[in-house]
Amino acid sequence: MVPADLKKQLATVAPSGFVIKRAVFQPCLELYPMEEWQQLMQKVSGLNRFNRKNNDFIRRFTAGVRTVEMDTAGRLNIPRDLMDFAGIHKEIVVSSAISIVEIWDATKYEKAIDDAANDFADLAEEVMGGANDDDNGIS
Amino acid sequence: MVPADLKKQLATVAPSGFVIKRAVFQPCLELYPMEEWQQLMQKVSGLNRFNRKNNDFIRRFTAGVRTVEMDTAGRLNIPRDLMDFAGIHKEIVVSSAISIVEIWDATKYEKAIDDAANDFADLAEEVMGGANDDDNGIS
DNA sequence: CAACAATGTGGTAAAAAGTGGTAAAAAGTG
DNA sequence: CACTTTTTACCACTTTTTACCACATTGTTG
Repeated sequence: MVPADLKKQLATVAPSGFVIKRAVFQPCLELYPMEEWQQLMQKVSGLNRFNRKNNDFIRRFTAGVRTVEMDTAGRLNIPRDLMDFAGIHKEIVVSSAISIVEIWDATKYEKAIDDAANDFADLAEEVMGGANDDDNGIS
Repeated sequence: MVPADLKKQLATVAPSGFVIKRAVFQPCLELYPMEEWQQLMQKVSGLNRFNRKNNDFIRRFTAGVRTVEMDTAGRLNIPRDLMDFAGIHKEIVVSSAISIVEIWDATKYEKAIDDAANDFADLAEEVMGGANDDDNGIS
């Protein structure tokens, strides 16, 4: 069941459905609005599959891809195997990042946040440092 | 038995049948919709067979090629020798990438994914690198 | 060739998962 | 506090998946 305020944010993109998949670096799920996903796939589809690296990349990146839709009551049905992958038991955390939504098991999320807090300073500097140069901040 | 989701996606191309074959880089199988396959063959047939490398490539690439069809119940019969090649025992993973479908033994798939995860960062940069130049892809 | 084994083909019934909905509890709001 | 919105917890029903079974076909072997 999608929280009410997120539901509002997604209202425009919801009708075309979503793609849900395993995240690459974390044990959580990523929800892409269909359009967002198709743009990504556009790029990926240009890759030459006879190049091994491309092949591996595509497989890794598209691991566990499923399409899902919100039902009339604003619920998303997350396939069981993805639930397992993300280790989701009862409580979940939904975290909206830029144009995609991350879905975590609550305890795993807390842990990930904790871990990240330690080197957040470094991270921030690395990621955002030099953002003043031009105009590419958070979009 | 083809998952319902995928079956829907393949509905248009299913009637013409498929080609299933050994993958080149990995111990898995690749399922090509017939049309897709014929386009590929078109390209391959353009190669000069008197060039030894081409010849070797063609032999290797077309190794274990079979045509298969979905039966009325939406099942695909995968020849035994290909099952053996892919080391398929019980659980399988079906991974749809662009225009072809990969078929894996479940445990082998997880391993391949894990391995790829290690150098995914490099992989992503190499494969998708430069995507930021234009309309910034993953933000 | 006959008999047997392995495989391909088609089907069915029960279990599991997905879908759609409702009513009551909980939370938010003026 | 009274009222609205959101969330939870169910229930009923449909679709999908699994696990079989029975038979046809092909290939092997004595």
